[in-house]
Amino acid sequence: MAAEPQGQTTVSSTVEDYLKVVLKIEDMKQRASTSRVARHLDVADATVTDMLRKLKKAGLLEYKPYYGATLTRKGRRMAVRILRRHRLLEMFLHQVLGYGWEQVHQEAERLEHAVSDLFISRIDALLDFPAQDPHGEAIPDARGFRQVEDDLCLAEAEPGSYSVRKVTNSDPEFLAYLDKVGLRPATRFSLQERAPFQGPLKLLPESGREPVYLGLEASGSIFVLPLKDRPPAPESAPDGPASRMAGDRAGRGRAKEEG
Amino acid sequence: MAAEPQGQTTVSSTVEDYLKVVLKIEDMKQRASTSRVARHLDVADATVTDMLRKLKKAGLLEYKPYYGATLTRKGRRMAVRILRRHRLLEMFLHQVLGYGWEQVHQEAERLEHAVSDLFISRIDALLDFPAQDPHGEAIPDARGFRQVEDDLCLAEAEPGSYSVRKVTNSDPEFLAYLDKVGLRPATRFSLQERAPFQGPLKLLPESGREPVYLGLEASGSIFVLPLKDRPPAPESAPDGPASRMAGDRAGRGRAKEEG
DNA sequence: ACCCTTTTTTAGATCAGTCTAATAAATACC
DNA sequence: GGTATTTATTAGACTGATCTAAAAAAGGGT
Repeated sequence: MAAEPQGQTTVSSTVEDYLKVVLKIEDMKQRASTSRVARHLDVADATVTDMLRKLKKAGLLEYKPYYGATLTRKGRRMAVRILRRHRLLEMFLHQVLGYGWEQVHQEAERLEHAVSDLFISRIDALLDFPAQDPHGEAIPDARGFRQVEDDLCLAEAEPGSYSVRKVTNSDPEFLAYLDKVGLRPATRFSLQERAPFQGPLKLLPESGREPVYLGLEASGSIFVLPLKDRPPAPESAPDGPASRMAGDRAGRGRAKEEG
Repeated sequence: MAAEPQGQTTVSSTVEDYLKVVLKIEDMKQRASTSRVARHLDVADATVTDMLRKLKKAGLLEYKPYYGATLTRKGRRMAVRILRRHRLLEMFLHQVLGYGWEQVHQEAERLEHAVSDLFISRIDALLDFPAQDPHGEAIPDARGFRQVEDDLCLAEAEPGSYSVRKVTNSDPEFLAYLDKVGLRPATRFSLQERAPFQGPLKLLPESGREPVYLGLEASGSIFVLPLKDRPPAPESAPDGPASRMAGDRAGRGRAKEEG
């Protein structure tokens, strides 16, 4: 367990999970408090207190007792690396092994800690350097740059025409449902109305003719892009599971370095 | 940590490694003694004593103090399952991700504990249900049947014509060397002479014109099939117990169930 | 047989990651 | 602003996998 001279520190997969969660929480603009981290990882609060202290000592994050954690440059670099692995693996499982988008998360969750850098670079090339994973989430590039997308949460959207950009929820049941009603990344739909008092949203995917009703909670994990052109109706090229996202390639947003 | 009602018991990846090693030793017709297991796993003898007792308690093997371990049906089933995963993964890495045969072992060693059954069945289908891995070792089928090959160790072979059936050594240096001199599964070569007193073997691969000299130790991990046709040297075909057809490939040998 | 060497087991300790229960700090509420 | 509630931390313990050093059993040779 010698600390490497400089560069790559190697950490346990448990530590990788903690870093990943702190990054996720920071990305949601929340404070990475003990209890929040504990909830994400499904461990006891006390366990997190201990671990955060250890990670601080390892220089991977700042930790203020009774406040929470903030990734250091080094910690962030490692967290983004795992994020990249996770999302590349998801894409690989989807495109090459035919996994459904509701199946990829769980498998990637284990593989991200087990595969080598070689494996990652090989699947990256095999997939022709994808920019998004099957849920529409941006895949950080090999240098740790992340595409910053300016997208809109469906929970806050006004009635109008949109396309699905990403779905930030890994519950298989939920994803299978969205799939069934035809809401996948790049699908166009129109938000027809929002029921008052936190009521459900009524939307009409371009594919299905049936309207879909979504609770506010559910709509909170769906992010969309407003469509300027073309009013709701017309059918256009749908897209198989194994091809590029239709409406939008990266394009939007600028790249931002981490670490 | 509840024991499953029946069927699939889940064990740690450490336990999987112990079972794998015991199987390997048994396959070599050796006694799975504490020290032998310890050497394979690179842990202290005392650690193995502890673990074997634990595995006995779990019903995965028999363990007689001061003697060693023997897999039970259940333990053998699990060990063969890992073996299958390992070899399928090696083939996948080689065929799909372009790994060299000297690179596959190390990666598979980690992945075999991490991938799901779904992953395994998907790559199995993708590779069209391969019967051997990149080293020529038989891949057990999904039900745990293993092809029993009757092949001959090069260390015991008489001068004559052979084809390489498998190489049971995972040292990357060694494999890279064999690759360089053109000795891979299915390559034909002629064993020209054996130097006396445990001296090196002189062989001539069909590809290269340069003769290759191999120590006895190295030749112990190369298994071959005698070729009946084409007497390249004055020596005539000794027609050993393995009177198998030429270009090898599977098919030979009978299937034997485990567990 | 007996002693000596090798192999194996026992004893006791460590480390990472986790838990529960008890205590302490921060925050929120009239 | 003082008390109640929530959130965090400390304390103490456990599990799985490992180690080293010491004791015990097996085995070999003359």
